[in-house]
This record gives sequence, structure tokens and C-alpha cells, in this order.
Amino acid sequence: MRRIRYQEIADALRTRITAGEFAAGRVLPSESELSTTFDASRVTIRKALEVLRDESLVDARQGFGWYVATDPIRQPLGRLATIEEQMASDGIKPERQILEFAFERAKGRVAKVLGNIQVLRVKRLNLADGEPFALVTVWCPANLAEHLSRADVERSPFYELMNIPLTGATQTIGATLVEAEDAALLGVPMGSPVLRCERITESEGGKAVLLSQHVFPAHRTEFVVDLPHAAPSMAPSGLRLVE
Amino acid sequence: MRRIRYQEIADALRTRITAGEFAAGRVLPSESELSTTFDASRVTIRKALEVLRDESLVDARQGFGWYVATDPIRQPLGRLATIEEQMASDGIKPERQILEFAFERAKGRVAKVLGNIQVLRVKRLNLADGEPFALVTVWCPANLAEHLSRADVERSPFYELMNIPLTGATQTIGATLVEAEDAALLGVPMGSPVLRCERITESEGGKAVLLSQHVFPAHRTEFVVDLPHAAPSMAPSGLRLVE
DNA sequence: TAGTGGCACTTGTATTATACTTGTCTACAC
DNA sequence: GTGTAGACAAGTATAATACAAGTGCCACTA
Repeated sequence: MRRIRYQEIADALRTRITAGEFAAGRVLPSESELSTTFDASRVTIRKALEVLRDESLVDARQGFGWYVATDPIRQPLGRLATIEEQMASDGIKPERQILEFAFERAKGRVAKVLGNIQVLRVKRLNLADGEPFALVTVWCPANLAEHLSRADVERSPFYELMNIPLTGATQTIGATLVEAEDAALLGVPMGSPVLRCERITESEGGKAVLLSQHVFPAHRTEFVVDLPHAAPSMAPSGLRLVE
Repeated sequence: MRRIRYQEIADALRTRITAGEFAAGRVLPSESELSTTFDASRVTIRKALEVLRDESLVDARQGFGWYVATDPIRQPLGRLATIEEQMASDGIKPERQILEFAFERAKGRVAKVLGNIQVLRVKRLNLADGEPFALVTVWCPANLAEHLSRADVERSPFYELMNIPLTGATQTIGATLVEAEDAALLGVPMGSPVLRCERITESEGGKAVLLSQHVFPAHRTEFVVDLPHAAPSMAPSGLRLVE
């Protein structure tokens, strides 16, 4: 069965666009240009583009050209897949095992970040295909966590459970040797390197509403950071010296 | 993929301005001067400058000229300070020590990223106040590195020496135990954890033009990543599993 | 010395022309 | 219904030009 030509072209363009070949806001090649590259008449190219316009993937202005539509929802999709999406696409089933679940008074680093208040502390082991790959402790102000049950945090990621908008986060990544207790939980030998990550998640107004510490066995995990513009530095951007 | 000309020029000017090429309060080249250097009409140059004025990056006075706006608040938007700026503000003097400098044929991982071509390989030790904090190896296609001398790469960061525009980079961060040779160079005991980072820097069109591998002693360094919008995931965004 | 005018330069703002784009139509073939 | 080929209208970005108005500077003058 032969496919209709303009739909073929639409498919080709769609994949190239969703692959990020044309960044948002940039202009596609003109109809006549595409006409020569696809060896099709301008009318056919137009039909293909109009299919994509119906999908609100692209748009056009007379005298200007075709450009990929700026869809804010599509943006995060263009970035790196989160680890859960990656797992899902790999057919790996993520599991969570709650180790600790307690309301208590913030102290030390937690009090410094969230304030000297009552907090919920959840310690959780994340597994991929039965293998542990992350040990996470999350602290959340008690007044924002009153509706949460132990079953809730076992079933869903924490960020989905917050019923206030989360606007941003700052993340610190370092490396250390694994501690004895963590080694047992993660199933790695003593002396293994681990990635340590602290994340402060903010709500509107820049107020910190979540503090989380993550421990990843280094042999199974790595971070990938996309930098839209290379910083003029000898060091990868974001690195800093600690005393 | 076509781009609107004046936006291209605005981008070029923006990077040059944010890179500090024109100190705050100083005057930019005149419109007609820019017109000849960019080989564009004055109208187009004006449009580009007006884009930057909307970003309150520059401003103009009739009969005087264009000057970069003195807006210190804008700085954090220019993303995190590089490690060199941080050092400068701390009064620490960065030094570089060239360990290896050789033209050779790409092989293995290097060939996979840059292609099977002739490359320049530079291995460099970075020091802060005389203390080593990073071991960096950079591979660069030979045809882009012909003008570089050993003294050049000792004096300046690599990214400043490239005379083609660098548009972005992808960075992978992991942790391992230090290798014997690296331990000696970095002055850390065997069995210490280190942060390992691989960075692929791209030029226009997404073509990889630099491959660099970095080793940082974990006790002195950590990464800080600002996430404009928190990803809905239990894991810090960018983490991925390795086999 | 102090003031003034001229001059070269700048930005601000038009106008015109041109090349290129999309939008739309007709005619024709399969 | 699908595709090709062509033509024309309408819209856009840019180039080239011209001129008004503001600024800085310097030589000249009283």
C-alpha cells in the first residue's frame, strides 16, 4: 500500500522538527526550497506543512515563512528525558521502598534551608528492575505535607504530590565514598564511590519548600547537563571549589 | 534552517557583550561601523540593537552612541559564575600547567565524537593558589587548532582560543575512584573519589568541535546546577542510568 | 581666558526599491 | 482525490539613501 506523498513529507518534517533540528522560533526552509529538496511541487509541500499546522507544530506568516510553533509544554520534552521516562521507555519498572516516614522538628542543615519548623522526613530507596540505584531523603514543611500518607510517597514521586506550584530548583552534585549504612542499602561494597546530590526546590517567590539529599552508586549512574550556550571557562560550568 | 538576519546579529552582539568584550559604560562601535563589520545595512543593525535594548542590555543616546547598560541585576540571569570568575572574586590566582601537547590521529572515543581525523590533544593541570584542582584533557580537530601554540593554551582557557562560535555543550558528570597516575598529579591519596566529567562542545549546526575530559578531586569540588523549572521526577533532572 | 561657531560624528526617522516569502488561484494530467 | 506547473497578489525583511537632530571636540575670536 502506497502512502500519500504529502503525508510522507509531513512525517519526514515532523520527525526532523520533534528531533529539535529546528529550534523554536527559528524559521524553516521556504516552501520552494523544500520543494527542491523533497523533489515535490510547492503545492504538495504546502499540504504537508498544513498538516503540521493542524497539529499546531508549526505556523506561518505571509511574507515571512514557516516557523516551529513555540509550545511551552513541548519545551521540557525537548530536553533530556527524566529518569522515569527513560526507565519507562526501556521497559524498566521503577519501584520505591519507604524506609522512614516521620514528622519531626527541623535541625541543622534542614533548619537552615527550610527554617526552624516542623517537617516531614521521608527516606526512600529507589529501585530499577529490583536493583537499588538511589537512596533519597526528602524533607518537607509539615504544613505542606499533612495530606500525605506513607502509601502516597511510596506510589508517586514527591514532586507530583505537592499541591503548590514548584518553580525551580538548585542542585549540588559531589562525590564521596559510600557510608557503611548506605552501602548495605544500595548493595555496593565499602569504599565504593557515590554521587551525592542535594536539591533545594523552590516555590513561587523563591521560597524553599523541599530539601532532598540523594545518594547514587557511581557505577550505575551519571548526570547529563545540557548547556544551551557554552560558558567561556576552562571548567565545566557550574563547578565550584569547596573548602 | 534559516534564521532572521537581525536576530543572528543580535545573538552575536549579545554573546560579545555578556562575555565582557565591552566594559559597562563603554561605547559600542557605531551603527555604520557595525554595518560594515557585519556586512548588513544600518537598518538591520539597528533592529538587532533594539532587540538588545528591549533586553535592557544596551541603551543609546542620540548623537552619542550605543553603550552597554549598567545593570548589575542582570548578571545572575547570565547564569552561574564560572569557576574563574569565582576565583577572581576570591582573590585566588588560577594557573595552568601543560603536561602534554601533541597532534595525533583520533581513535576510540575521540574518533567517535570528532570523527576519524587528525586532532590536537592537550593535557593540562589546573591549579588554584598552587593547589591542583582539575586535570583536563582536551581534543580539538587539527584544522581548528593550527594557530595554537603551547604557550597559548597555557595562558588562556581553550574556549577563548577557538575562533569559531561555540553554541552549546553537553556535559556528563560521574564519579569514580582516582587512578594511580591522576592521584599523583592531583596530589590525592589512592582510593579517593573523583568527579569525572566529559564535555562535548558544539559549534553552529550542532557539529562537535571540542571533546574534553575532566577529573576533579571530590573533596575540593562540587557541581551546582540551576534548574529553571523543576522536572516532575523523583530523581534530580539529568540523571541517567549507565549499564 | 572665556565664549562661540563650525565640523565631524553620532542616533533617530523617514522613503524607495528589491528580493524573497506565503496565500491563492487556474489549468492540466493521472 | 492527488499531484504538477505556473502565475499573480499580498506581506516581510533588508538594502540603499537621505535628512533632521543631538553630542563632542577643536580652532578661532573677542
